[in-house]
Amino acid sequence: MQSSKTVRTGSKAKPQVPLSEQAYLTIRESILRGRVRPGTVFSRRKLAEEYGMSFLPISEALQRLENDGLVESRPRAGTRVRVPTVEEIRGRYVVREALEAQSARLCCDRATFEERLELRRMAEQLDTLYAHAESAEPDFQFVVHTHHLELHMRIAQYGRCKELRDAIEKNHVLIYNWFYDVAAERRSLPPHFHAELVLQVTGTDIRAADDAMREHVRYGLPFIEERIAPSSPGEWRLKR
Amino acid sequence: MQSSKTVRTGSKAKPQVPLSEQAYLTIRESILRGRVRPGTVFSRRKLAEEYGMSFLPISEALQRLENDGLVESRPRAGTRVRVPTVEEIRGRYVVREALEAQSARLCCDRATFEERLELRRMAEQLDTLYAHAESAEPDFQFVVHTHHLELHMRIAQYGRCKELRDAIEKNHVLIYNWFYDVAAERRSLPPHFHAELVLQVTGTDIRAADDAMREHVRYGLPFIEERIAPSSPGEWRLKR
DNA sequence: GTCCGGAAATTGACATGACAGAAAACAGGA
DNA sequence: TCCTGTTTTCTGTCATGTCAATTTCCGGAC
Repeated sequence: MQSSKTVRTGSKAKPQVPLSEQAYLTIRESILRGRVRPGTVFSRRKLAEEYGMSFLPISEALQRLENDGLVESRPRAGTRVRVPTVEEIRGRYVVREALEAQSARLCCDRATFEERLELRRMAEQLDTLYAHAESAEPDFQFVVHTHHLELHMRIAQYGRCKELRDAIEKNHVLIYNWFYDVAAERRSLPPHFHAELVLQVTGTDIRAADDAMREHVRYGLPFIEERIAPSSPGEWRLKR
Repeated sequence: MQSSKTVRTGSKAKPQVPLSEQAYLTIRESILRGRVRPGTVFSRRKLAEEYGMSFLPISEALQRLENDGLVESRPRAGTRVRVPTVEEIRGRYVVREALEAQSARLCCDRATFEERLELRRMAEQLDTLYAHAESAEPDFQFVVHTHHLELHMRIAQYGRCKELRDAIEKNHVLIYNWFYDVAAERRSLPPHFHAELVLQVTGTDIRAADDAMREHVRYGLPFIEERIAPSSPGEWRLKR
């Protein structure tokens, strides 16, 4: 059932992406897109059969996902999509606040004039997007969220520290995942919410940039908290 | 050196630590202790034979180490201990500054009275250790460094945020590793260096705690930088 | 009804071995 | 001596299959 993929030996161009990488990206995508809800149990053999590969690359992919914090597994009991506790989400936000505040400092210190202009433009565009986001269309929400993420990553990029940028991105993945789970509806934001943030980030006062980013990050937490609370701690129950 | 570990079937208590975990911890320890220098190439089969196991758990261990940033591997070319660039070390210090400054904030805000007393006691003890550290005995240096690490982790612990603590610890591993590589000799520190840090961290002004920790972290960077500069960028032999 | 204990099914951990790609050693021609 | 193409010897990737541990299922005792 798998032999049909035995590599194109005749072809010249072979990026030759490992099967485990394919599995990792695919599974990760399905989690991040919300196609599999937190608590869903993965069967490595089923996944292997489904993807047409042995369950060894599947295992490697799940292990990487576990390291990312997206799934959790117990030695011989199963692997499931991670369901976070409220405390953990708070913790992630604490880490995020630390990283993004640092990002704001660096950006405030190092960004070029053109980059600052672009950030302001992006912020304004994002604010107008939010202003028209009352129609809670899922696709539209996804677009808005993507823009939001991009603004933050752009700030990190203009800080010119790759390691910080990577750390922020990795941390975002988790928050993004959980956020998606409860983001069916969207709250409205104060007008010029991001514009004022960027105003500080592109300003001259590094501490003001730090403070503004901290406030910005903290603003979103209560919304997530109250929406995720009803979700039970999640016991280990395998469905049949 | 390996076969004696074929599981204690007779015993009742079975922590049953997986082989991959054993390999991970062992290899990681040997890297962190500096027994294998940066740039050393690992042979999975050799390691497997050496540890008396198949190279599958070895592969899993190396993959985890790669995720930790301690080793790097290329698809079918080999796995070696990571040799960092100066820029990367700077980047790690940027991340560390962000995390530890947040840790200082939380500790300043949340630590109990007794915990603050203990931190001050630890800091004074550490300062006296540094004061007598002119004898650059390796073991003694190791002890000093261990105490230093413990102080930082204690501050993180008293901040009462598990996720932040874990992030700091993970980030420390890398810096610690590289530090060890060049830590044959030790520079002297200003008197009461840590005591004054802790004084701010256990004080009443959160921003002062933040600033003090940032300064503290930044203090150590130049020393590492100039010591690691001569080390070549470490060519991995980028393919044609 | 609930509780409990053993059987069956399913899980992850691991061994073994085959295979293709990359690097290093090597041979030959300028 | 310096390329250049070949071969040998690594490397990591992956398939297949076994095993022990865990969970679930199910029937009997209360």
